[in-house]
Amino acid sequence: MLMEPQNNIAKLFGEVGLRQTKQRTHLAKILFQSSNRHFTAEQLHKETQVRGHTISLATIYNTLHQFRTVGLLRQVIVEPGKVYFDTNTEPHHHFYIEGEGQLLDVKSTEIEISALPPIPRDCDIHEMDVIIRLRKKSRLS
Amino acid sequence: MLMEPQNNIAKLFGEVGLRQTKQRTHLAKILFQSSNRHFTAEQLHKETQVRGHTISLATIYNTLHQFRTVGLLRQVIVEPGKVYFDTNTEPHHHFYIEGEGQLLDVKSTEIEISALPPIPRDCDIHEMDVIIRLRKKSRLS
DNA sequence: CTGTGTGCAAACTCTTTGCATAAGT
DNA sequence: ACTTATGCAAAGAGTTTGCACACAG
Repeated sequence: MLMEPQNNIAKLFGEVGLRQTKQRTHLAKILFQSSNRHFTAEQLHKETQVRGHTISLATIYNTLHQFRTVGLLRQVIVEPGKVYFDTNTEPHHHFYIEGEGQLLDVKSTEIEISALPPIPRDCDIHEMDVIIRLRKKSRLS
Repeated sequence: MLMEPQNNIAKLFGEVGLRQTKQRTHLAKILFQSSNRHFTAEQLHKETQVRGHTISLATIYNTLHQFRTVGLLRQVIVEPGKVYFDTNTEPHHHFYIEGEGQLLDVKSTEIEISALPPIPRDCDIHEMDVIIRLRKKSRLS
């Protein structure tokens, strides 16, 4: 999902049925004009400030959840007490670099899962997350 | 990891280098006398109360982290703002039933991962989590 | 005895909520 | 105009911490 001029954002909002407010537009510009991004609400909040916008953290949270609800964002849960969001909504997986708190995409074609366990009978698969936790090689070992 | 009488707990603590206190012993009995359990600190706290022990929530947290540090427990992160612990410390994966908050083990032999993406050069794999998120089939759809 | 563990309450972090104001259509 | 979004501050959940007291070795 990659968009450039503002009218694409208007279109985007139209498609998902969200009003085009100043704050949402700013966030959408930051998020969807470059490709896959991983970020926390806090990080995004700082970024808006750097860009000279004033959007409250509460609004950031609200907006991120709205975007998620309409399918523009996905949540990634890798650490207790911290939620990452991901602009890549296609099925895919992640490297997570512990210590750095950095997330990297892994295309779903790069991991081959050739067998799946039996699913409990009254359940459907909603989604599947693969998180490969990495550590920087220490110079000590 | 399955142990019955108390002296096994003494042995266990000896092996990992933890003092055998009343609270730790109670928790160890609850956790390690039956096989694989998934639980939150809160759930475990309630369980100790039901059994008539008084262990503060802070001590539960401290103890769980000590157990984790010495390799008796593993953390599973499936939901924002909630940490599950798992007494199964072998490599394995999980079903997570959304809405119920229930975790089920998936033996690592039941998922075959036949290809792995290239790992960033300065990193080692620390661990790999596969979480298959399930939903109860709704009677409506 | 000596050091480590415990319990409590308070602090902390991240996230959500309520309500008055502001802005979109 | 009418409705929905925003901002703020306060509340909330889950977890961690500091310190005095208690207990294990």
